[in-house]
Amino acid sequence: MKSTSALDVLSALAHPTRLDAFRRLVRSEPDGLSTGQLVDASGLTQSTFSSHLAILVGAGLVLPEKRGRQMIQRANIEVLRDLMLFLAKDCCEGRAELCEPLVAELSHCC
Amino acid sequence: MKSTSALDVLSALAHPTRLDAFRRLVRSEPDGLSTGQLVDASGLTQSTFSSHLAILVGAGLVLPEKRGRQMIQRANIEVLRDLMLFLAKDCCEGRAELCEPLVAELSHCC
DNA sequence: TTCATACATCGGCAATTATCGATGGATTGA
DNA sequence: TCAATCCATCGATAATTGCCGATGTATGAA
Repeated sequence: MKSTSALDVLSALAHPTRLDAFRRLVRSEPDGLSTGQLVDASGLTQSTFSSHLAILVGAGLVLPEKRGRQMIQRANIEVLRDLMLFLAKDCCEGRAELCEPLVAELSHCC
Repeated sequence: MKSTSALDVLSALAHPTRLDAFRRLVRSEPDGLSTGQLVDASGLTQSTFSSHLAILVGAGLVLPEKRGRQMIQRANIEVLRDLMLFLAKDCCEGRAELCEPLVAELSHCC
């Protein structure tokens, strides 16, 4: 993952509405949620949320699928994984021992 | 890690200058770098970079230490780890199998 | 003490972002 | 066909962010 792409993903997640929507989508995998359901959960207007959603989609964090007249949104876990690898790599390349406790905690978190 | 704190960390990292500075500090662990060295590397003015640095410090990502008349900045890996755990938890709580490939890749990255 | 260095903070300005209501295109059902 | 639903896009406005130069504070050197 390139630094510019990581920045896009970080920026996309660095907003309460978008972080909340993304987490909601992760939890609703693999079914996803319609845009309307996400709008309702956000408490914002439809247009405002739509622009936030476009940012998540633009960063690759969310993959929309057409279903009838509504759009089903699904979280793209791979992009999240890429972001975490990008951040972890900084530790590893600098000093591997910095990364070990990180991986250790991640391993037993699941 | 609370959602608000995660947002602070994400916002702090979601800027090219700040992401670059943080990565630079991770790579220079455990010695750290002086503020002046970071300013030079950023290419920005001293005051502009100082405000960026304040955001990193505010998010807990950077820990400043006084040394004579200069400040030594050090990366705080724990906060990065907390952020990654926060993000990973979303996958785990929703569906553990989403998290497995993530941890697998992280494990052999170091 | 006096001057120079290292860094933080202040004030102002330009650019970006977040929000809304309104409009428009596509799809479904009557 | 016609009306309703779902969602994206447009245009405007208020708030936030990023940047700079100037000023302020603390430390170290002469």
